[in-house]
Amino acid sequence: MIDTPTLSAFMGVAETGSFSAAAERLYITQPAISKRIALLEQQLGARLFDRVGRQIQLTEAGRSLLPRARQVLMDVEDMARAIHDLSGSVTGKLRIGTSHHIGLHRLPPVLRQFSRDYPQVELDIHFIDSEEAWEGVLHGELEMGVVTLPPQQDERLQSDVIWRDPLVFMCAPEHPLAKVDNITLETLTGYSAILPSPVTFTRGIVERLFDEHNLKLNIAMSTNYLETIHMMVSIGLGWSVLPATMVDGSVVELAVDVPLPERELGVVIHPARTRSNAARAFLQALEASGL
Amino acid sequence: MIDTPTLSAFMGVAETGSFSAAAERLYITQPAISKRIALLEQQLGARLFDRVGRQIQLTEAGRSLLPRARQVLMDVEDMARAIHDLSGSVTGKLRIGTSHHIGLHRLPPVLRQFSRDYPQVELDIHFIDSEEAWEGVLHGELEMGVVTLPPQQDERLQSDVIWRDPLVFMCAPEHPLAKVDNITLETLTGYSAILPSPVTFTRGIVERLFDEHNLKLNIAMSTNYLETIHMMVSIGLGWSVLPATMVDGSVVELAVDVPLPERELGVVIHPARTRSNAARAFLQALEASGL
DNA sequence: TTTTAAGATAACCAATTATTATCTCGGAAC
DNA sequence: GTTCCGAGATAATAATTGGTTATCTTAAAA
Repeated sequence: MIDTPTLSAFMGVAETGSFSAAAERLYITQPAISKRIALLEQQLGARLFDRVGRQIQLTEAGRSLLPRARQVLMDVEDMARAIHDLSGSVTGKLRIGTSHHIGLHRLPPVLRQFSRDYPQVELDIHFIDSEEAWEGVLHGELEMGVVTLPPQQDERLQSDVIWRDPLVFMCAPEHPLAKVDNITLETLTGYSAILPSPVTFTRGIVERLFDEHNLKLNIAMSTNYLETIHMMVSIGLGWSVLPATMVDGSVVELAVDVPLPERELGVVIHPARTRSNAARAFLQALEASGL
Repeated sequence: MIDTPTLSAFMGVAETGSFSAAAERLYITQPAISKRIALLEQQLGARLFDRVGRQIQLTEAGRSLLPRARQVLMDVEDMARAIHDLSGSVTGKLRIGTSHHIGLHRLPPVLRQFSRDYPQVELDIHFIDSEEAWEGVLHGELEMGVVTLPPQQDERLQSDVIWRDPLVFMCAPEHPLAKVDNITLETLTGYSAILPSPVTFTRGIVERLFDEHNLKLNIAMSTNYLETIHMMVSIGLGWSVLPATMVDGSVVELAVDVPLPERELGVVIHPARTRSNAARAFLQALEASGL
């Protein structure tokens, strides 16, 4: 295979019109040039220069090689520069996995800012549950996950807390519980609960809380889409535990005598993978939004 | 300056997805690949592969290097061939992809003539299916493909019809269908068919025909080697659709009341690449044979 | 003719590149 | 969990390539 130093040598000779001058230009000796040209002529099976007396001239083959060689060398240089320049530019595709809830309530300002700052980045957002996001990041299908962080984390991945998400007990204003002051966990077991599905971390938090008090939850139904739960709570189908940010006119917070732990929302990345510039920029945007 | 063996190593790793596999492909050892990649990463100032666990993945930089590297290598090859062929001599290696059927029934006279006229050309004929041939020509592994042309063709490649290949329904002389006059498509659905595998264009032609009449084929087996189908038909295992040229003493053509479309057999080349003298000569031989 | 300068050639040396052998570590199997 | 296996990294060594010095050849200039 013809390699680039050989092409450089050829270019040098062709442009200076002399082996010695080319040698000087390339900071090597004249015999080295001679050898390279001889090699190239052998590889191509064609004479490239006519050595007439003490001057040389390109042959037909040499003339037709010249622009091609120049092009190849330029392409190689461009290539190196392009990759080098990648280090500064924020472009390409950024594949993120997130939950519906975060996508709906936390990400919009970040996304708005980010896509304004870096319009070149193609955002590819997948709405999936935390488990899937975790797997996706682990296997490299997703560059990052923006999800509810589990209490104890997988060693193989790196996660950072971006938002704290206080949880509260809530029900509809017309629900019987809404009239009760100083509710205990035991009181709650008397009413149907609507909770996220068992695989979610939020569900785990609630279950652990009741387990610690040796109480059994009375679960009416579960789904892992918090918006749906909120809707069902608001029409009075039961009580639930949801992020405090979801308390609005249609649901009321319950004054339960036991504090609920907070959920942590954050970002998951693979520590061993090199992050794209887009990912780095997005991480910064996230950090900024969390403050 | 980045040189070509280094780019080859990178391409090998990127395409095989493994350092060891690339080493095997390039006939060098795995540490040599490791070193070349390490060197390239250092020269470019960017990590090209993420080594995570026992699998590797292209980074963003690697992804953007890949097409450029491929282009450079192809240009270098083209360059060498172009200069080499300037001499007008028809020599070197000619890599062709073709199907078993064409290789067996259409190419022999062309090949006989060609290798007598240009004994210096080393013919490297690969028997593969049309899909593979298409890919091979696209990626530059094959200089041309001599294959069944698809109904609608890839824009990136150029193809020319060399032979028209009328298809006919056929079965063994002792098969029940052989005694029937004026067969309808519906009659055929009552007997087992032996057809090329679903990916082939010929299969597509037959399936479309039956679909248009809302009939369901009764397929006994499929293989994409037409000789095998012919053999199975000749021993009475079912009817089939094969090139008319394959009708001989052991099978008879069926008088079906619906005409079959023709297949087009021809040559596929890459329009952007310079053809070697050998390729040009072979194309001429093909054109001559088609008349 | 003699001189000069440019490229070719040969012998030798240095630097690069590949190889063998070994190590490390993650994933799969038990 | 523990062991085993396979893929890539690393280190030491061997081979090859490419470069240098010295010298030769030859055509043009003096």
